[in-house]
Amino acid sequence: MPSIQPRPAFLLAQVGAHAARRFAERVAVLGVAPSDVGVLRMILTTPGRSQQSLAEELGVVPSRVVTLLDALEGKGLVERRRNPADRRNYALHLTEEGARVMAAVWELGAAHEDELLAALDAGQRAHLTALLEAVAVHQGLTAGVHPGYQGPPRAGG
Amino acid sequence: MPSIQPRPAFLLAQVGAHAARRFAERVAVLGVAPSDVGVLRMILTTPGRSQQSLAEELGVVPSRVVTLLDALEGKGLVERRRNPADRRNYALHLTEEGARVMAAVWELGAAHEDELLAALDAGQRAHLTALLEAVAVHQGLTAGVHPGYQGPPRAGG
DNA sequence: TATTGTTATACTCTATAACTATA
DNA sequence: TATAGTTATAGAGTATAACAATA
Repeated sequence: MPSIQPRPAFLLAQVGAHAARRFAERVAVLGVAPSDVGVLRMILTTPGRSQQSLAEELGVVPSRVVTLLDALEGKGLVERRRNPADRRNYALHLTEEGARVMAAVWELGAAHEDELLAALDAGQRAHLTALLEAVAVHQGLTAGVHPGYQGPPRAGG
Repeated sequence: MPSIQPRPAFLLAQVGAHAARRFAERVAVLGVAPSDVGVLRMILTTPGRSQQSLAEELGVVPSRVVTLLDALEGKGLVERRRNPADRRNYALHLTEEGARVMAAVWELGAAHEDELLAALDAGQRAHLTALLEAVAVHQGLTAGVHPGYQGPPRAGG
């Protein structure tokens, strides 16, 4: 009896993937990918942090952080500052341009949310948020970290 | 003023990606990927359909369907039957084994949903489903088709 | 010897374009 | 000439493992 009725788990994956895709399209006009936004946000939140700490929180391998940061540094959005006390690691900081981009992302995020949830009124949005938050907490998801950093799984039935 | 407060759009993407990942882990024990499940489900729903029609509904290029089906045929889950009337196209059908795998996916799906929504009671689940369905309909999402088939966008902030 | 970051390499996923066979 | 499907190829994205510099 395979179904056509909406299964909440599938709807969640479907709508979530759609949200991620639309967000990617929006931030693309700023010249960044969603993965870049995640990294920029973490550096904005905790300036001076190391690449290792980023890798751990994102749940990716350190070499991937190198690639991510090479691109962001190349675009002039992030700075790697040598730590004089321990010259093995870098202290990561946003440049002014990086901060500007994050402000723009903030604007786009609001528009994105409005478009995505256009079908719901304010009360319904609040209710949805509360339900999703309960699920996220119960599932042990790290606030602000998208599991998309962690590899393969894509399309789904 | 970049936030830490839960943004519903981000929560949706985050929880959705988590759901997709957990589902992928579960069906992996059956030897299939989520993308395979989507294809199998479409063939189960409309037996005899062509590869072209699959490509269109999934929003992917026909050559990708070839790859997907080669794997499923290799595992003995799908059969390509020549259409005597028009020998250019195939009529796709599940094998008995393919039908068995889909039945097993069905079981796993129920367990998956229970685990994913463990934080919510029955009423809350129904409410969440209704809200998500409203969003999905308004966003023009095709019932049962995961946007993950359509390419790049991954991690996100 | 341990840690931070980098490079070299390989693997997976997916699309593009050229191709075959039918029609 | 048009359509269904296939193959060959290339490009992203990501991980593994070996490596360099510093501690």
